[in-house]
Amino acid sequence: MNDVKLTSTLAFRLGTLGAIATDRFSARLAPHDLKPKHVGLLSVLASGAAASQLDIAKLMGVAPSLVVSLADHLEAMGAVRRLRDPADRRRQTLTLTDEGSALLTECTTAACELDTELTAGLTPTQLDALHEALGHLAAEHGLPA
Amino acid sequence: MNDVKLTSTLAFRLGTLGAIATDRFSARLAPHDLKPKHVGLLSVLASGAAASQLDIAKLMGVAPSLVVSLADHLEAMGAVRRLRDPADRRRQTLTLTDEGSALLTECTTAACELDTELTAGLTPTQLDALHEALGHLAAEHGLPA
DNA sequence: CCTTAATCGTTCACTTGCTGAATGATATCG
DNA sequence: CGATATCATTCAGCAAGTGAACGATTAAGG
Repeated sequence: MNDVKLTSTLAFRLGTLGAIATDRFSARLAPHDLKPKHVGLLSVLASGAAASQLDIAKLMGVAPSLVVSLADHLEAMGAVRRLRDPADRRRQTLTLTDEGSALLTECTTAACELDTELTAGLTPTQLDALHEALGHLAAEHGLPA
Repeated sequence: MNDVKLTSTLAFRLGTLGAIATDRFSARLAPHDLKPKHVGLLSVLASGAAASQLDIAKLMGVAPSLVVSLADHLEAMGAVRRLRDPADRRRQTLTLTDEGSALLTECTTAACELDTELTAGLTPTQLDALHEALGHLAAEHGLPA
């Protein structure tokens, strides 16, 4: 009756292809001494959508303690500055340094290169459709544009 | 110049959406006391593409030692049988029990339900396009059909 | 004011998922 | 027969992330 295969399921394919994508992205990030979450944090800062570490944690869907270690690393390499909010001195506001935003654009172009590599076998029409569908899904699940 | 955002990158979106998908799939599998990789193993067995644990490990892109623990768990719950290959008694051939294949179809329908839930906001055209594009990508990167 | 409760960042112990190096059993080749 | 390779298994350990404390700060109530 229902001979649909697990492997042809969207959920399963999204999962495995997503793992492949982040693996390869990690590999490209390795020379910069960064992991995908570091770059995600830089991207949040660049978007200006969050200031305090707690806000960032919520936006990234991650524990606040993880933001601490990500920020530690980024600060140590000079990509990010930590500033106590003078209005509320509990808050730690993170800002991109010039070096940090340069790093972000490097990593973004790396992601673009990876995109063309991953989708080399797709027709332009398929590629457009994929972009549109994933964009829709991302928006629908509360991910940043 | 290049104001493309990291978050609109295919690699990044595939990664985050893939993580969301496997998270939700895990949640649906939890009542069955299974993880995605367990179901992946069941699916490999059902496809008949592999017999020995080493073959399975290669197909799944995973360390042989992981297959051991996955098979341990599946065997303990009666979903899988371990049989020494009489022709080569080093080999452990895994076979699905009736209970195992029943479990697989349950998990597959769970994945299908999740699919419709995840893609509720897509038009039928977009959904078709997504299926086609992901199918292409999966084939291209050596994943089972 | 002064106490009590909430909030933010940080640390740390711990869980989870996975790998890679031994080990033992079996098979193959010279 | 002896040397070597192969398969499954075990085990120690790594990487990523969480959650429960804790200190510092702020806000709220009397």
